[in-house]
Amino acid sequence: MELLSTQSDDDRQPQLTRNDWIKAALDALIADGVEAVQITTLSKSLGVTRGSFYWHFENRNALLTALLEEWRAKNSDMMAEALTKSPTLQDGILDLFAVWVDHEKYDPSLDQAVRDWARRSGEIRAIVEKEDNNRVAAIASFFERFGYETTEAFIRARVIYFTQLSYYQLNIDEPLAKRASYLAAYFRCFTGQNIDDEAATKFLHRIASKITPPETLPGQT
Amino acid sequence: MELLSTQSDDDRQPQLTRNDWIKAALDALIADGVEAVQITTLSKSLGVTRGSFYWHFENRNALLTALLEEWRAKNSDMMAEALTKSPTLQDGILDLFAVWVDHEKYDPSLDQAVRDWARRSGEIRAIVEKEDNNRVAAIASFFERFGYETTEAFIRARVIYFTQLSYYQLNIDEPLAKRASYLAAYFRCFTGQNIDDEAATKFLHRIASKITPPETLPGQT
DNA sequence: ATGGAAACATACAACCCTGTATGGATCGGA
DNA sequence: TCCGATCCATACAGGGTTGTATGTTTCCAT
Repeated sequence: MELLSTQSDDDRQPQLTRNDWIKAALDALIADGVEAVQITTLSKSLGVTRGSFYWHFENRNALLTALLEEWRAKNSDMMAEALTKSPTLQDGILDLFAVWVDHEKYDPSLDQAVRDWARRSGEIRAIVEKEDNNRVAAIASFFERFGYETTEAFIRARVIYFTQLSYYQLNIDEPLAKRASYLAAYFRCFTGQNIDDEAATKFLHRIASKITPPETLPGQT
Repeated sequence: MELLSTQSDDDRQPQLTRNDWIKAALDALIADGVEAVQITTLSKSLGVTRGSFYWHFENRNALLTALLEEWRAKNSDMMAEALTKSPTLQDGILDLFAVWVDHEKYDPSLDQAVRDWARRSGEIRAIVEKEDNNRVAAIASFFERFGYETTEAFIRARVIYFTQLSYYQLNIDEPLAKRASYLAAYFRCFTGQNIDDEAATKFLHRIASKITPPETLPGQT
């Protein structure tokens, strides 16, 4: 199934597509949460009236389910894929870090918004929970592949994934230099082993180009 | 400053106090988030009209700031206190676990609700961020006290605290037996050391009485 | 060019939530 | 007893959001 294929951000296109609405809704979801996904607000930001929306969608719920589908298509199985083809433990962990840093393959803000949404909807919560279990299981089986005992692999997978989740939840954004100084400690804590110095510097150089600029957060009381 | 001192859940009391409103608002905040803290809803659940609310509070914002004050008075400095008086590393970590298990000293659902609230309010976010930094710093200085190097202590503090945050965020609730089987792995991952078997069983016996029953979550689309 | 569907505008009804203004009931103290 | 403060009910205004019903325009195909 196709993802968003917005032709351009040019406001000159007189006709809106269904995906234009979804794209605007995703922005609103990420920026201000589900309750900010309002037809009135979106129509204003798109420069049309609400009549347009009700031509493309049946109602607001149809838009929300479309948003969830976008999330599934975008943020699923990314980590599992990165882990299966890594030859060594060190490479796998670093590949995992790379996925979390490269926000083109994995969108943490969308992930966070959906997880936030899940706290208010039982259906969404069940879906997210399943996805989380899959991710942890993928990391756990990776650890097992390199000799870690079953429960130890599972716990280490949890710790590394949970830490990353909170990292996003608290919206921590540190400069690369600081992250670099933390790398060895993170690696030791997560794996129980020491990282190779050469591999560490190589990794840092590899991700240096993919660091995202600090995003400004919304917020008003 | 006084906390909630609701005299009883007896619906027979004809007069409501300010704390009755705060208590109901806290329940709503924990169950369904900030936007569920509505004067209309609360007044219905309390069996009065909205006129009562506007006698006790100036407006909705006054109630929200009161909620934040409740959180600060309840969930602050709990972990730091537990850590400073622990003689050994092992005791300190286990004491920390105990605090997180004992939901009378530390209310994770309230903590989670406030942190959820913070994602939509800049002011709240700043306050929560400060509190989070304090907690991590407390754990980090604890690790330093037992010989861990500065950044390693900081990262281990982050990992242990972040893991716990996600644990609450994902609302994981496992039976005690399962938790018990994870304890050694958690401890090794967090500290890099092996836990003493005797201390582990003693700890499990100690917290067995303080396990909270699984809470049912709300949620409708 | 013209009929018709696609895409959007307009207008209206219904609901929900906040805030305010004001009236009514209850209770203790002088 | 009666007066005033406390506590709550009633009523209304205002703003915001979702749907729906119905025009109006644009554009393509025949």
